[in-house]
Amino acid sequence: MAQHHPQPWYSWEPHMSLHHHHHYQHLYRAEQEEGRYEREHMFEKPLTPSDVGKLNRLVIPKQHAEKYFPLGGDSGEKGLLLSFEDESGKTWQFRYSYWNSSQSYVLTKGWSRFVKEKRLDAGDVVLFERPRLGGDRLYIGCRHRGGNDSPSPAQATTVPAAAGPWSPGYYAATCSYPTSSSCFSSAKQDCLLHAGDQRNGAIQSETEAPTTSKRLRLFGVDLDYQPEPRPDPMPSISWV
Amino acid sequence: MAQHHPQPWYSWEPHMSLHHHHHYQHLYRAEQEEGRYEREHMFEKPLTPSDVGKLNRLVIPKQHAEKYFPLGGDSGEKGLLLSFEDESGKTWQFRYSYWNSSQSYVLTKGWSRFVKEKRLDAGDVVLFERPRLGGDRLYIGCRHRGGNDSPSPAQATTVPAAAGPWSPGYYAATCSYPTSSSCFSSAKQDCLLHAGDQRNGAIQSETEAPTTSKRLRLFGVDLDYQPEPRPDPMPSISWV
DNA sequence: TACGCAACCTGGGTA
DNA sequence: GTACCCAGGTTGCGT
Repeated sequence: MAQHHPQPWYSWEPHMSLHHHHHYQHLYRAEQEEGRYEREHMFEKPLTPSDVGKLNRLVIPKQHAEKYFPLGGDSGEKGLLLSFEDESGKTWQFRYSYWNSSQSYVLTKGWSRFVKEKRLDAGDVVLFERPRLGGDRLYIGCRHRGGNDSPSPAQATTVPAAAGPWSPGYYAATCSYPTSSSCFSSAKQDCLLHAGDQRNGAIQSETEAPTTSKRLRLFGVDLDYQPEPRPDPMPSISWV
Repeated sequence: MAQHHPQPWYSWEPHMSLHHHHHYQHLYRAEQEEGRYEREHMFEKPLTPSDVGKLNRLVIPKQHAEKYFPLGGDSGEKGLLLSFEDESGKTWQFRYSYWNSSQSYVLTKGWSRFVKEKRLDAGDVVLFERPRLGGDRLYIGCRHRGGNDSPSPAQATTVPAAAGPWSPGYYAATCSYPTSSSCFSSAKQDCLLHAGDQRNGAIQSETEAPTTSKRLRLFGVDLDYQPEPRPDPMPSISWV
């Protein structure tokens, strides 16, 4: 289950060096107190242009979707409503469903509002977490590419390309985790999310990652890519 | 109730000047005989590109829908089947329902066939009438923009823009009523249409037009716009 | 397979 | 600012 980094190296552990300078510091403190490190990283996804564009949907890579958000029985029909909370304590509800046409899992309703409020751009990263010891709360966060966190009113340091060149190299650069950014917090999931009872056989076989995958697929947007030995949270490694 | 033009100026009263030259004349005659001027204009809508496009649905502006086609109780669930008849005596059935998602009233099933057969284009106008003295017959008609009526096999005088620039100005121009066109007749409504028992309170207040409305709203697409004193049917006024 | 159709969603405009 | 329309989209089912 664990993304084979039980203690995710990019980390939500508060790095003072990252957070002491902005107003979210107290939030991270509070989180430490009330349940320290109880969150487990599920997965994250570097956002594609489509994810932040007019399609108003986030494609969730199949292996993650089936592992963490299995759609069972009746929920397979209409999908479910998933609730997450972000760093500010705000609750975000997304409709989560499977699209037969594209054979993919997506977050639809609600997603565009998240993109807008967080000022997400292609290359930014969304993260999903849950309580380490079970429980049904879900957490969502994001990291702006370039790591130059600024949840300020001004345009969130969107990096050079506002009219973004979504070139291969650009995307790859994007997938480095240079500096963490802002968004994250604790959440409450108020809707069902049965872990068992999958929709079809294919899921079962996906439930445990078959390979010690290094998946890449660059433009096919997969980017699982666990760079094997990552001794310590030293997030400013970038690879091209 | 009356759109405050009991005798609609654009008129279904047979104007020989408009109709004497084509083969629908006898129909208009017949209508005169069997119940002269007994039809009451309900409303009309200039068609948007979506109304005639692949979406296969006609959005009925809310105030008209709730006034003339209230969806009550059980009919609110699945909508109703409305039957209209056109100028040729042909009966058209449409599924009429309310879409929660967009909070709008729509004609769905059957609509695309009407569009196709009448060769409707964006900018053309559909009209809805009913018997003036009550009764449950409904009538549907249309007017081609440019007024150059031609229910001929050839492309119905679609005016300049076939690959239509649906620009504001274009749309506005469209809403002038230059010359009436072809389609209209008497119909039989074979399905329930309870005039009472509205879906919500808002309807009641709409029942009588509050203002001596000259509604315009140009791009908001309303165009109720009865140009007050219209002494005689002189339909070739166009305003931009 | 392709299309009609039911239901859903969102942005932009408006009031 | 906020709430509401509605034009223009989407998915997915059925035929």
